[in-house]
Amino acid sequence: MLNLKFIQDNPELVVEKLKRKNFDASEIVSTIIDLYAQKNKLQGEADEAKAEMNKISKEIGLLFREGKAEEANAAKARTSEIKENIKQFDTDFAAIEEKVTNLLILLPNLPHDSVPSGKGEQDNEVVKSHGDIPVLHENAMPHWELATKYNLIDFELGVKITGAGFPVYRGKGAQLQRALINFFLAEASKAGYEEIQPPLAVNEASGFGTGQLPDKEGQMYHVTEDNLYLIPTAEVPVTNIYRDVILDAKDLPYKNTAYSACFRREAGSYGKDVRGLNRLHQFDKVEIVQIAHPEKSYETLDEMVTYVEGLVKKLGLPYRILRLCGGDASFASALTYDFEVYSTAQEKWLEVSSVSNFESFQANRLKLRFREEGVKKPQIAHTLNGSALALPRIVAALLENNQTPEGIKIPEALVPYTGFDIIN
RNA sequence: GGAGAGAUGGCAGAGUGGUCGAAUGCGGCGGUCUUGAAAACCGUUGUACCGCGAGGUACCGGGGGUUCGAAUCCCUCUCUCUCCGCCA
Repeated sequence: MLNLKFIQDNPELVVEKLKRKNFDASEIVSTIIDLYAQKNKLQGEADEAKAEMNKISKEIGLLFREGKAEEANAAKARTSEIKENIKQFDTDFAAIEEKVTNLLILLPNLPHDSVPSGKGEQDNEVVKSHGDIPVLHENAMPHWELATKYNLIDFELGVKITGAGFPVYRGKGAQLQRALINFFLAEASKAGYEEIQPPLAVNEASGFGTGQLPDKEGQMYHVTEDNLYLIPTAEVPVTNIYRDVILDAKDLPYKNTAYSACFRREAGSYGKDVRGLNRLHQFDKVEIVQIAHPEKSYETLDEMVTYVEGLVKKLGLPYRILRLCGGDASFASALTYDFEVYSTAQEKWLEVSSVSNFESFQANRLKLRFREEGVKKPQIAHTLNGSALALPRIVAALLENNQTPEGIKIPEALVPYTGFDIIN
């Protein structure tokens, strides 16, 4: 959510910047500014009326105490009109505020200056490519066939137990999952991230805080009986640790990591790119989250990108880093880098990580603030997060790229965690 | 699932209709004293919105109501805790 005052002070800038996200904000912005003016006027009038009311009430109290009941009753008579006015002001005020909020949540975050303009995937900027695409042997298979061949993942069994998109990992497949999770968490701890084990369901306030609600409600599994939502990413519970808090500037940045299962309904995405592990309803992911000082958040973003790059490198996968264009960047992000690894048997790039700086967009909703030493007024902090990493597509790429006639080779960095170096 | 209790400032905890944005203690910050520190003592210490400012307004879990006036009374919702039951 953008800051109301910021919009009022910089309406042209907001409209201009959002063009790069292919969003025409001109109407919303001018309506917001208009409503804001009305709101302020109303508040002024309401406050005045309330001040008057408070004053009279106090006087009545004093008069009664002094035993001047007649004067007190006379004063009472004066209050009814003011009371009516206050009621009206409050009703109008609430209505305008609701309108403003409803408009505010429609506005995407402003893109960072480095975000390229563009409509979609094809316009993303490749900022780095690394690693050679392996040449596979004859009869190389896509990962879903490998998974069956080596009895690593049973998709049909998942369908039986739950439904499509809920695979069952077994044997070395399950062990590989566990090894990747442990590897990612261990690396994150080494890099100074405090490990968190968060709840996998969140309440409405948390869903709103990170922006899943109300706009993306349909993407989450909703436990209606208790009004809880299964988390689509650990970002939600972990970032909400910092909802409604005021931190000390000297403690920034806060660095957290968390493994969690992630649940996504993926409504409407059936048909394309959903084979095997490419798109699931439940998957595992290790997330990294940072709460940063606004002046340092882009340094932090670079640090996080470098960190994720290190992980992909250690796994020996060919990868590229994209700076997402305005059209492909998410609603809430100011700047996003995507990591893609190459899936050799499918002959395509798979997104395995998305690292974003949300600047104050989430923090504004979360009321996540910090206080500078000696400064009374708290400021809004910046939030960042990234996948480090999401498992399914990493597993897909590992299986496909590392397949040999003898079996699937486990990357060296992972062997201490798997306890085996080949799947055969 | 059954029964009961409760929700107040960073924390603990008073406050049951009017000088209450809220006592007191702890914690934090500043100061006195000290070579320095501790102790002691003094002062200070919530957030948001509006206003150039003086200042004003709102907030005592959320929402609604009674009243000239609500932290305090009433209704309602949510959450937490305790005991019992069930249970990893």
